[in-house]
Amino acid sequence: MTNKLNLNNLTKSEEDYLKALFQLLVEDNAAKVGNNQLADYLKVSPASTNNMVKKLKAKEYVISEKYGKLDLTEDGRSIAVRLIRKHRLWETFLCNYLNFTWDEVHDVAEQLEHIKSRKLIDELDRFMDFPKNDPHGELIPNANGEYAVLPKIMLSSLSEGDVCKLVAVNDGSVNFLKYVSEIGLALSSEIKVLEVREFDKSIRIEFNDVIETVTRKFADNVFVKKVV
Amino acid sequence: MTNKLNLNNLTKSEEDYLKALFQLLVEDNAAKVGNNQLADYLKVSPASTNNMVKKLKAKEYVISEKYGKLDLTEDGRSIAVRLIRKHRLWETFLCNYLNFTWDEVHDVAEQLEHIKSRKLIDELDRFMDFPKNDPHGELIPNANGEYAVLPKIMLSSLSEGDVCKLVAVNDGSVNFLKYVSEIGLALSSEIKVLEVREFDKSIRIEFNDVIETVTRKFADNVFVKKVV
DNA sequence: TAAAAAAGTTAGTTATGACTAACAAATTAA
DNA sequence: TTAATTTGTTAGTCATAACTAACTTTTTTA
Repeated sequence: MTNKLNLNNLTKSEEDYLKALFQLLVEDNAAKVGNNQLADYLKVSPASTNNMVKKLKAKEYVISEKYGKLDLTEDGRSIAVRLIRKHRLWETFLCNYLNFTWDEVHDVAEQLEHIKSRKLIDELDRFMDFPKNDPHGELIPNANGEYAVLPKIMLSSLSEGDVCKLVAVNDGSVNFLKYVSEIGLALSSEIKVLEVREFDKSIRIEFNDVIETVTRKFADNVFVKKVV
Repeated sequence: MTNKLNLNNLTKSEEDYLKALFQLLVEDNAAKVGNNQLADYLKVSPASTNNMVKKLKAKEYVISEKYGKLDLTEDGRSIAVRLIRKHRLWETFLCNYLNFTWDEVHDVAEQLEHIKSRKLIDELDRFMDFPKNDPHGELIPNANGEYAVLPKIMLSSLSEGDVCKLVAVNDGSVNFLKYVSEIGLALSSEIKVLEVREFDKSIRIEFNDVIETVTRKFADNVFVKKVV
């Protein structure tokens, strides 16, 4: 690891691109990530992405060949993990200490993750007694930048009779998060798959003595660990 | 107050200029503030300031006539007070919960004060049980934007025999703040002026059974309330 | 009050990071 | 295997916000 990392004189935009690329590569486990895919994810034009990728290649955070797929260097990966650590610690703080709900934390954490202060984030971590998971269930990288991906599968991949535990939810949509809490689902809820309807792939589930029918789209955003 | 305030779609730079102008006008109690003075304070060129003042006039946050002095509108003032509220609440949080020292908080608070979330700052205020003063002694504006200036005089303005209480310190210099805590001065310390030396205006003071000689420059940055 | 100094303004340049439009390369489908 | 589509690149534009250099107005002082 070079000492370039400690200077960390990156702009907010540069950080956003590195984090986005990391999430496509690692979180979504994509075999390859292209320029336009990254542009899509960040909701900017392919031209903007192309431009930024050039800059990040020059700074040795990104690797790619002309017309080829994108990848991160060790340094690039390290910066992305730190951003994810900051994001998840702030989300945890907002939920556990400042009365924020699941669906309110994301936008504010997007801002807070760009605050530059090593001491701030490590002290925040200590203050909360080194939490392992963020409010959506995702694992929080530690101060050494050790990153683990939560073992999880989509609720939609289960079959009738399966029993599972809710381990995480996709935090990409405010409406989805609101819906999850409204029907009473929470992290660690035990869910039983009663029926998978072939017609529209909707799923009938039971949890906390409640029976609900959810759509395929909903079940794609709920991550579980199989119990039975 | 217009509803323009609630949109608050100002850039970091625009906010910095408004806050700086407010501090020159109100905190330093300047009779008039000019373009170059504001440039000096923000450590940017007069041309940059001139440019930004034009923009802020167009947005109706600043008032001034060509070649004339600068002033803030009600809206401009309101935005500045909110920034000061945010800055001081974050400083308080960093010192009281995250083990930051006096001299470490300023730079991080400069970043945090630009985070845009009404809920974040009001919940932080509640979490700390609505503190009245920041770690440097300054008053924290409340959620309604009510701003009070701490009644304070410079230690350097006192005479031999005067007794006073430390109410605030100027937070502009890290070295100054380090020095203050090193010699053992803290908020509410009772200070007795033993001698004012005509030659170099240095002052001999006594506090907590310690006797120290401090320079005029030092005493200009220490704010007190007279007791005797 | 005229000259000097200080304060304020304007014009033109630079860097960042968006954008569109046009074009080139790679992939997919007919 | 050619044609169509998707993907990636380049060139040129725009806004923000900094800068220097040159110039104008105002204020100070000799």
